[in-house]
Amino acid sequence: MNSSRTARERVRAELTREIAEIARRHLATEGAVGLSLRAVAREMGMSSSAVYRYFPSKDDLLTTLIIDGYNALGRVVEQADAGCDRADHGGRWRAVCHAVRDWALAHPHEYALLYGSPVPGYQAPQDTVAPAMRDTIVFGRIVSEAHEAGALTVPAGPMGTGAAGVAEDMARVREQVMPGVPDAVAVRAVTAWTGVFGWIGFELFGQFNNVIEHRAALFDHSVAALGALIGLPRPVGESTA
Amino acid sequence: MNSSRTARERVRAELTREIAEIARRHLATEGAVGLSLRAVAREMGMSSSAVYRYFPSKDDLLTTLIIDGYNALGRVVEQADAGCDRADHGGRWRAVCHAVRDWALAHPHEYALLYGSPVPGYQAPQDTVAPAMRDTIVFGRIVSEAHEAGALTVPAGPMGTGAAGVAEDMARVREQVMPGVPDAVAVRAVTAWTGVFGWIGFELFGQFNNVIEHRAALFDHSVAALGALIGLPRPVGESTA
DNA sequence: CCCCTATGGGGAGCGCTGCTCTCGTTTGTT
DNA sequence: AACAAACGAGAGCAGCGCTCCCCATAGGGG
Repeated sequence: MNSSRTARERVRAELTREIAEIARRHLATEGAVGLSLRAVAREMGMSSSAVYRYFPSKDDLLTTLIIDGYNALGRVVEQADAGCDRADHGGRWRAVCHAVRDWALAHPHEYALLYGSPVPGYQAPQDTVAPAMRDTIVFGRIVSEAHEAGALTVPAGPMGTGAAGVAEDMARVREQVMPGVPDAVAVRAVTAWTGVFGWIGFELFGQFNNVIEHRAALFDHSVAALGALIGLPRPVGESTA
Repeated sequence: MNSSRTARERVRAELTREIAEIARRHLATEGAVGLSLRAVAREMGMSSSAVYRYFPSKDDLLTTLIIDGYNALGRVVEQADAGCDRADHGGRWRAVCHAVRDWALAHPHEYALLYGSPVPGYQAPQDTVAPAMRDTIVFGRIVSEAHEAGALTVPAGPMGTGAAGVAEDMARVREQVMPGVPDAVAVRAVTAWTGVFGWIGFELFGQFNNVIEHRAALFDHSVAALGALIGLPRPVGESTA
């Protein structure tokens, strides 16, 4: 009977989900390397070896957590973008940046797992690349639509990409996340995007300690500056910050 | 006698240095969490417990490696800056950025130890903060001198720092690394600086994989764009990249 | 000069980890 | 009812950080 076979599979799916959930809780408190399969097993009330029926290795468990993390971050970024006026490209950029930062502050260990130093010995499988692009896709769409709408203040003069390799890379960027955008804008978009994550990394990993304390306010300014770098319109009534 | 007492202390210092050196080699191949005191002891030909006479814990060993790492990075950054014409502030900025990236690519695990996600449970002692500032000080001096020389194209209009907290933070930045620089420039300098590290982090930690392959060339463009964000002069004969 | 104490070694051991193997039980299928 | 696949538990292996204890020895004080 189908329902009985499903019953077995359903309890399996449920246990798999429960293990991942407990693991995610441990990850939030202990970090990726502190995550212990045995501790998860204890909390599940099962033997440590039994957990290996569900996740063949700690790396597989980490992969699940990574994918979930990318999806969670992607979702909040998508929602942040969706909550904005579609024509307000500058506002969407700011909303997306703040969504990333807020999520990172709320889930520091998970963020570190996604954007921090990779766990040694861990090789990210192909399943992670699609979720990993969710936030970037949102960002790319903003730039793309801003460009299409003519809302982008493209800096004067041609870009002079120089090496042909950059053009190749930008073609890939265009194809995957930022259709229709010229090279010069795409380069700056990549710069701005990495800049946001660099900023958040500095904040999260302690580089700002004892120097920059009013992070939210400074983040606003950095996001505005990086947005201006892409050519996105500034918030109304703001001077050149 | 003094020399005999010194003899004992000298062999101790030598052994301490040797342990740290082997540990740094292991760090380069295995990463920080993969670094094993027992493995270092084996390679030293001594028992694992004996190593604890020199480093009371793995964290202390890591602290040494972190300090050494900051100093090594700081040195190459200082040398890169020193190799430039002092008046060519844009060139100095580019040289410093490339020095950071080159060192990071040459010592990825060490870089991750400095600027990646912190090792869980590890609390950086106060001894690390001074070495950690060496590269930032070089960067700040460039901006400071460029501003002093009037070489900085400060963006039109006041800045509108808004929150007073940002002004506080910028005062601290000014005092520690960037004397004489106005808030608007300091904010952009922080943005650019974190942007460089964000870029390098993306490259090093795999975020660019399968998308951006011609990293050196794109890094040039990003550095130029971030330099322009601060107002540093562009390389002669380059268009607005 | 001789003793004696601090210093630096080695070995054993504790509790933890990821992971494997085996063995018995349960569950769903034919 | 028989059988195979799935599942759980326990023991065990090798590794880890770290501690404790014991011993040799080197250096300094009487």
